[in-house]
Amino acid sequence: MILSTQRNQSGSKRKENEALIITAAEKIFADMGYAGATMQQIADAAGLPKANLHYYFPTKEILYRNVIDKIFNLWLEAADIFDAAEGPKDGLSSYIDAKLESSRHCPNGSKVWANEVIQGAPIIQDYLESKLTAWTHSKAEIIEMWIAKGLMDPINPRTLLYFIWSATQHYADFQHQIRTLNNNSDLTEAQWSEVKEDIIKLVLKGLGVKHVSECPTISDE
Amino acid sequence: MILSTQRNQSGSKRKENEALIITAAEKIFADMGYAGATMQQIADAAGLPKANLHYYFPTKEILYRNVIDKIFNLWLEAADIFDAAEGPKDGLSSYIDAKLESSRHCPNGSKVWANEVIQGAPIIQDYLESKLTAWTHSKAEIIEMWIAKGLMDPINPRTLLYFIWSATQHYADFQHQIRTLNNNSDLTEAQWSEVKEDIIKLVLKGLGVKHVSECPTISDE
DNA sequence: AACAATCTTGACCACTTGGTCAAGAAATTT
DNA sequence: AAATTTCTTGACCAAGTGGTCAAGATTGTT
Repeated sequence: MILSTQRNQSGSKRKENEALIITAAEKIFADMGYAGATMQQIADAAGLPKANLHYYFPTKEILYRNVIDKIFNLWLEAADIFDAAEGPKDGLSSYIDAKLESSRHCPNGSKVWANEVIQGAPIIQDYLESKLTAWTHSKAEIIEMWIAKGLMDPINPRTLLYFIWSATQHYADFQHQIRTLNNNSDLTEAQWSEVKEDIIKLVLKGLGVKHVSECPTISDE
Repeated sequence: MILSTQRNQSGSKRKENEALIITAAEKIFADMGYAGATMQQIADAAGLPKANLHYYFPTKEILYRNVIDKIFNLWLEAADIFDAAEGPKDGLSSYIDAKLESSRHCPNGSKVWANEVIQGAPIIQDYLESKLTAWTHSKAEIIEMWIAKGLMDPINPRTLLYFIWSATQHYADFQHQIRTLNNNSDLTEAQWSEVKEDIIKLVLKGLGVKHVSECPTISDE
């Protein structure tokens, strides 16, 4: 029975359900905060009985950490562009682009992270001290190199990183406020493009990096 | 008895205790989120028995709304500078300055606001739709006027406002993360100044506004 | 001093919550 | 098909929560 109806060939039922639960939990945690979220709500969102959640994730905190884990790894990936870049023009605009896309398509993750950090990272402090610190250091070095090469104005690299994080994550974390101020409608495709362009333009010009293609640059210049 | 020992002349005991409770609540709500905060914790932080809290604020939600009220009014004040300004150079840098100061000296308020908005503003939606919308409109008009006068590059005014909000509030909301990445120490006086200068410089230059005094400008130029 | 208004507080309650458990249903292996 | 492992689920519980209440203390007023 080589090609028989051996469905579920991919992952065990365990992995499937874990992913289902994590996705549901991400949304509920984002909407309610850690304390405000109840296992019952998450169970309902996942379409499973509550006791079943505890079968896969023994405690609420363990489930929460799994949600954070997923988010953080996503961010790490998004930042690879940074290392591969030739210079600040390329690197910064790609990074802003990637971060904004992640704010747009995965706002819940950003919200959970924000909620947690605002409250002093009671549960994921180890993340900050190990992974995030190391990551930040490595990016700061790249920025310093760019500055040393005269490719951009001097600036404290961490200030620049915070700047980019805040500007981009704001569109996920404050999604609701932005929507309200936008006549209660989500940003359109065109608005997202405009935002992205404006932010990139502002950062590159503000840092004295070479020109962005403000107009699509028909020929060379 | 005109100048007698009529102490408490200022406010009734009510006002004093209400202020005490609100300050305590602000901290607890910031640290724990709305759902995570308990009336008992707030009572302890205020040094009062729990039943006493309910005497002044009948419900948790009413107390919470009072906290939000205080924060929002503070922000409104900080923005008066904006209107009084002659142009973007003056107006934007003063506004960034004021917002950063408020992030530095009153981070809890910002955190409570952020927490609430992230969760979709379940309790203060009316604030967003009335006060904040009106406020944003009025500021956007000023920015558009500046652009029309050629004092700065064109940009969507709301994008600019979000930019400033996010950059400045980040230092309150993500205080803990920033501290962790700063060798577990709060930013020093000098670091705060550096941050402020860097942000203002970046924004003004990025918007094509006239020069900031990068060096203290010994004489005219 | 008597009265009224405001404030204080321990004890209490109805309700929700994270988590447990044991009995059984499915799926897998032998 | 029997045995075994994995998964499902309703019922249950101890702990903690927002909020109540009534009795008393304090303060202000006549």
